[in-house]
Amino acid sequence: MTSRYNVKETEAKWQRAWERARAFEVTRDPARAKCYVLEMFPYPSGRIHMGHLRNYTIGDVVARYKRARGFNVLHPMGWDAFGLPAENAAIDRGVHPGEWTYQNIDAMRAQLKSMGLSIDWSREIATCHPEYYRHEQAMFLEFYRQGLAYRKEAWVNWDPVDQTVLANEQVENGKGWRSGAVVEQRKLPQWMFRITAFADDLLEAIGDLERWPDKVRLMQRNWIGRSQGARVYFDLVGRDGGSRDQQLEMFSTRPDTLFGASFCALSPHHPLAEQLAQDDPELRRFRQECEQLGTSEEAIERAEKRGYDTGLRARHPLMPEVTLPVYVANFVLMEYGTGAIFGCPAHDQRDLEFARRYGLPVTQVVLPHGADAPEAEIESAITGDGTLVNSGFLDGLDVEAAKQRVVDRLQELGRGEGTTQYRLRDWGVSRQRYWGAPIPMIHCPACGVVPVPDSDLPVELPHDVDLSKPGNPLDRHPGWKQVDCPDCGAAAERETDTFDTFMESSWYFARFCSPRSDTAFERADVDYWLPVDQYIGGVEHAVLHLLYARFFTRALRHCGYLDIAEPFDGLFTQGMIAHETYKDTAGKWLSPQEVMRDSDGNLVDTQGHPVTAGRVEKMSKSKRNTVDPTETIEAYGADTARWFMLSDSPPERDMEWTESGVEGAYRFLQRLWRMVTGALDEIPAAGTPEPADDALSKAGLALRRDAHRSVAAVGQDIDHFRLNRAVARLYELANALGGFEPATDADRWARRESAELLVRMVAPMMPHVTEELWQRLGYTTMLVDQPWPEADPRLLVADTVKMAVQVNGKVRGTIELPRDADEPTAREAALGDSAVQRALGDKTPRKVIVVPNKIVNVVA
RNA sequence: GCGGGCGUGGCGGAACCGGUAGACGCACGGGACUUAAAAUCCCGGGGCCACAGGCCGUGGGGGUUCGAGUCCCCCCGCCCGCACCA
Repeated sequence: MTSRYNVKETEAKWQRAWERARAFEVTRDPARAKCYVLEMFPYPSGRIHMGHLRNYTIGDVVARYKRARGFNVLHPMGWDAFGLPAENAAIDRGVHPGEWTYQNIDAMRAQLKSMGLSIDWSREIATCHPEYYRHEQAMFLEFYRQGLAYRKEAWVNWDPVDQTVLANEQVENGKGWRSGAVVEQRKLPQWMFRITAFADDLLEAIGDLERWPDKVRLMQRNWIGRSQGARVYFDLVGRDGGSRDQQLEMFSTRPDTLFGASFCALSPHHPLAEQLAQDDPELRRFRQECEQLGTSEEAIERAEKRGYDTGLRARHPLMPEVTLPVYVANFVLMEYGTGAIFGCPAHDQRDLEFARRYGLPVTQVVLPHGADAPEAEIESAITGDGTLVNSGFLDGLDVEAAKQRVVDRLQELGRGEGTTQYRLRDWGVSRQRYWGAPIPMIHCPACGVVPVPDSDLPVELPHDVDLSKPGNPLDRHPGWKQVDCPDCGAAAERETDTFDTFMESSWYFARFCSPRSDTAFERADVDYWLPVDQYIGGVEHAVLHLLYARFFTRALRHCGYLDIAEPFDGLFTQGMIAHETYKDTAGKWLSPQEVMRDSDGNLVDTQGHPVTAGRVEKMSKSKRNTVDPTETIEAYGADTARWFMLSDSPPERDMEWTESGVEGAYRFLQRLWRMVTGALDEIPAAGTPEPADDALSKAGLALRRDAHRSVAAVGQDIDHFRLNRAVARLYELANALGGFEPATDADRWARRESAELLVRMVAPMMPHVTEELWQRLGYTTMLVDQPWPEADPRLLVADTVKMAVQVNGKVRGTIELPRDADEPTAREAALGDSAVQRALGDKTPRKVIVVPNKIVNVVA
């Protein structure tokens, strides 16, 4: 008898059962192999979105599968709970950021639980809790003692809307990554982390991150941006021709082209440019122009290479008789190298454009391999390898050797040195916000900066704050910052900045190992659980979060907290969710909820007005094409939402969310239910021994082969994140099972076996319905405690194979042969095939190529 | 501009190391069941043609090979990342 499958009741039933059995709570067990599966933890915005649904579905499939594979699986969940939206909510609605956050956590926890995730909820953490951030404060103090944290008066990116400092990495196209406001430059005292101390290690170790996507590894490499080059010292010559007794330090990655240099250029921010501008109004104006250019990529892209001739000249370090003009130029960055360059127009496109504009000489000093003479007119810069010419003692060398030789000579002369340059800059962690972890420092008028003693941690946030004004609420708080200096006892003030929220996410994976410990984490726990075996999240964190976490882990190791350098052994980055977009006749975006089909199948809005469907775009609030996953779960259940999430697209690619796709997933859920429950009356009892092979009908044997081949394939697919293919194989098995007509008792046994295998393999994806079916199949232990099925190797190979036969590379027929039939047999069968003979006509075969078990190609 | 990736039916996508292109799903068409609809089940869909057969087909053009979606060269289009990085 089949009874209707009640989605809601069943999903709630098994979620309760897993919870009661504490099925997913784990403890450290050195006798067992561990597997730490972690998805990037969410910011508690109050509602889960499709990105969460995808992220946690993928992670849950991996976690449940690894569990079935016998691993001791740690799969925790927590909340990245500090951050600006809480303050915005406080401003907009008058709610305290803490209350708002904890309410959101409660709401989102319930939503995540409705997904049926195999989470160890006993390890839940929220980073805004003092028991979390107190350890972070302690780490900061240790970093400070170790010289990894320091304070620096620095130019910072100031976000005028959020009234906060942004890390260089948080500025996108000159705008704040969160507010979108145009970023200004300001000088502020900042707490910094010396991430550059690990630049080389962070770069080198990328090579060992074999289970990371190449794309992310490349992005990190580019971000760190190591380049080999040289610093070259030029003496300045004044406008009057006399020595200025001043040196200019130039950085170049192409010191080999030094003899081709025809000008020098300073960044508008270069100290000398600043100094010269003081009594040169025209230069002041030029520098202002450069500021207006902005930092946006587009502006820079379009900008012409322009400069201002300072009238000063610089003496060539290897040709003392030659002096070069010194410009201030809009394309030279103060942040990279020394903020000053020498320009070699023949071998750098930017320098070439600059030289053309200002009529500067272009001297070719590298002759490409194969060329016999320098070009009369250089059309575009020659950047490839070649042989040095016009370069004195470098002539005849190739580029690499010339670099080495010129650096050696400069070093001998005291006019330069080889250096390694990084694009990466130190991480500023100060934020002028309330809803973050307080930086545990005290400013004493007498003693200067004094760390808060460890025994006084945590430095807790005050509850009563006024967020209605811009700026830093902690600074304005009436009493919070007043404190006695720990050293001299005099009246002092607390640091009122709080930490960048990337701090919390830089070590939360370690806290999950010992979530209730009095210390940050127990050594034995992290030694067992870390590193994270599989980390899963959005590619938007490819640089910032992942690089900071890698740095932080190294810093923790440096301070003796733990023993590993890399926090994430395997990384998987999922694609985004897209949806069709809709507009009404007025061109206004409509949400999918406001769009339906009329009786003629046309798209209309709720009033029946016509609607046009636009491109499929990534879900975004601005295009109003978002779908709330809780509505899908409410209507169809978590199993359906999960199954559809996995079924159509490879997880690393963007996927389109469609209502019809959801319905298709729901149909499969119902079909699976009917298929298994409908067979219960006819199949033998659970535990009936396997029948002899010859008792099976041909179809029965074929079904068993299908099922066992699926077992082998699905496991491999999940191992390689080919989840859409795993789903396709499960559909195939379901189709085979659905079309199977048992003829014998042995066949009925095979039917049970295939149904069981199907249920067990679908389980990581649709855990609720499979758990219920498992019970109905007659088992009393929960499916979550079952091991992953093993394929019977005997059933993986067929006795006969179908082989295609080609004539001159075109398929003309197929033949069926015993597996591993020898070449003469295959040749004979192929030539004897009537379709092949017809295709051959009166031509005689000249050659027959046989690829065993695959194909025969007759060449005629 | 540089770096990376991707182009396969109406759509999402399969196709391992070069070996029967289009698995599986969605959408669509036909049939069965039904008073009817929904649901379900069965069947069918790359294009073209002189249709028991054949020709063409994986963005375009060339090449290597017995054989190319897959390898090589050139071109076109789209997407992502970034650094005017000297």
